Amino acid sequence: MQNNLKRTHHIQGLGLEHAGQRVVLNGWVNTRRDHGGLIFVDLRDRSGLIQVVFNPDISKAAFDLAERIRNEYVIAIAGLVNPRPEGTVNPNLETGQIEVFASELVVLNGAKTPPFYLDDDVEVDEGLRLRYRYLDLRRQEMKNNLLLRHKVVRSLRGFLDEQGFIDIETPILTASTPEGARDYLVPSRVHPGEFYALPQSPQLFKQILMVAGMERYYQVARCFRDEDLRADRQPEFTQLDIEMSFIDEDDVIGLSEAMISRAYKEALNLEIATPFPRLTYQEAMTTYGSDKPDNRFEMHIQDLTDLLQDSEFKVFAAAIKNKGVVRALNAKGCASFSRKEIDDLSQKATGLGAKGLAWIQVTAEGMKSPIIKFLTAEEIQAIISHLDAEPGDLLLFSADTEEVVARVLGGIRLELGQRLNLIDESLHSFLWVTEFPLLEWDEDEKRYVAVHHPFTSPRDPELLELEPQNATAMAYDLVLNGTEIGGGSIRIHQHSLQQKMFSLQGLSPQEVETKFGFLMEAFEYGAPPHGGIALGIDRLVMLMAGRDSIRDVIAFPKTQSASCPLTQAPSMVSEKQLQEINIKTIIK
RNA sequence: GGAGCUGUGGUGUAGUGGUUAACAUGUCGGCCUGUCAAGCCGAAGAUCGCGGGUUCAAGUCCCGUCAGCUCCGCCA
Repeated sequence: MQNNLKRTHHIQGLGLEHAGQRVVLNGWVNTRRDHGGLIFVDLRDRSGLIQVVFNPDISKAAFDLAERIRNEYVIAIAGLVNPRPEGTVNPNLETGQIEVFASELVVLNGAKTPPFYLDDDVEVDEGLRLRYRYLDLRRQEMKNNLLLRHKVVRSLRGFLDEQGFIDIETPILTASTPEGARDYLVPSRVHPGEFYALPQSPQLFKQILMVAGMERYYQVARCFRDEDLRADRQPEFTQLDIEMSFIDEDDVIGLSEAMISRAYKEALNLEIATPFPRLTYQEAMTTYGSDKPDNRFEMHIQDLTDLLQDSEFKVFAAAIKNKGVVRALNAKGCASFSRKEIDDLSQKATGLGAKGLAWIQVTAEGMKSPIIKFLTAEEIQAIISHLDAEPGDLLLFSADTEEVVARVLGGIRLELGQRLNLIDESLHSFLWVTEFPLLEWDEDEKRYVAVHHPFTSPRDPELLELEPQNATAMAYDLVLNGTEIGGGSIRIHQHSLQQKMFSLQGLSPQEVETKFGFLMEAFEYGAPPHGGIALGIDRLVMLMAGRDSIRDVIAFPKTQSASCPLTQAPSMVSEKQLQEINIKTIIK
């Protein structure tokens, strides 16, 4: 260091017990209050804030220099810790009992005035924050988010280490696979015209590691998917990737629960009760209209199909006749909704694919509804009793295919939950969704596609043979507050079953050989039964931090158009670079 | 690919088609020895994202475009 003011203490932890000690502190000028004859500087380092007093009676030189320092200057100070005079203690500051009387000051570096406030609650434009991310990250809130992330990952690693998992790295430059998301491609210089792909997940490698006899693997793995962004989706994101041999679903679920509750304890000092509730996919879709239910509030969807079997009301009758369902929500206390509020809900329903949204306002004077005249007294009575409807309630109906009804009422339910403030934001509500369907028919491509991924084991291989559309998977998703934060499965480890799955999904033996030949071959050399899970670290930490975007828990995230305002990535490269990798661009 | 919202001094906002674009904060200068979002006095700072159009007149209305955000599609 170019001066003799080598740091002796970090700010956090300084207190009355240090009174009388000489300390040397390094950090940034958080704020400066110049009283003319006396200057206060709140000095900030990573750990915290402390008040430094510049008094000409203590050091004229330091005082004179302090008149010229500005916010975000990097300084070193030396001085004695003093208890603050009576009446000047600042209870809002961890170090508010004390202050440092500066006898020496060295300016280590000046700083331009930051383009936005660093210590305010003011909502600054996010583009600006990302462009000056190094300033944004100086803000306490962002610093806390990154610290929390560190604590969570440290806890997860510690737990897995104790449980006998080993951390193994897998390639970032790998082969493109046919299924799944769009790949990020990397041209090969050595092999003109050929490309690596960045991994969408280490899925195949971790299965190969099981064949290799590693038994318990984990990795904090970066994953890449070239799809459009959302508040909870970035083109590169971090997964805690786990794979285990000789285990079943309950083993993976139990391990995950223990691991997560410990992370909450170690990072947030919160107790999370285990085991987490489990819902089958079928239950989740029927009750919540979602495969990632937010169970922080009730308002369950109720099925009325049986009650309305013989209804004369065309909308209901037609849906039931077409093997669809009629289901409803009871929006408690919403009978007072204005026509416009109900119209808004209808519009939302239409947007979700509904043909309309039927409703009944239950009032002390009776039912108000455009559909009431189509229903018999018995039907109305049955609906009322099934939905526990009381005066003041608003009943909302959807009649269509099971899929549409689930999506519509699931969406309306979430909308109402937010609008009516039914969600306790302090909760961390976990649940498992199990027994996912294995396959889904893709009408466009006229073939089955894997709901989870093509390596997921069916619960019942015989059913897969007979009725593939009804086969369920040994797959499980972990949901936190209505957000999917993880998912996994027991994998297929037999060559023949894997071959069967591929062929159901329309892959020819040649394609399987080209794309997954190495996996298929590995399965012929003693593959143990295995399975695992991947947790979305960004989403988990986001929810733990109470944020609503994963950008707030990623040091250098990308914007919605997948660019980085700090580095300007992506950017043009030189003609020479392109030539070396045999690439010619066709734009511009 | 589509829908919506936003864009005004450095920052956050206000701004009926009509005078010199307002307020707060920050910045700069002056005063000030107990403040902690210090205070008081003063000053500078905006061609209202960009390009067209309508109009006697556009920050305001229309069209396009760019950027940011939210959502749908997409994300095995």
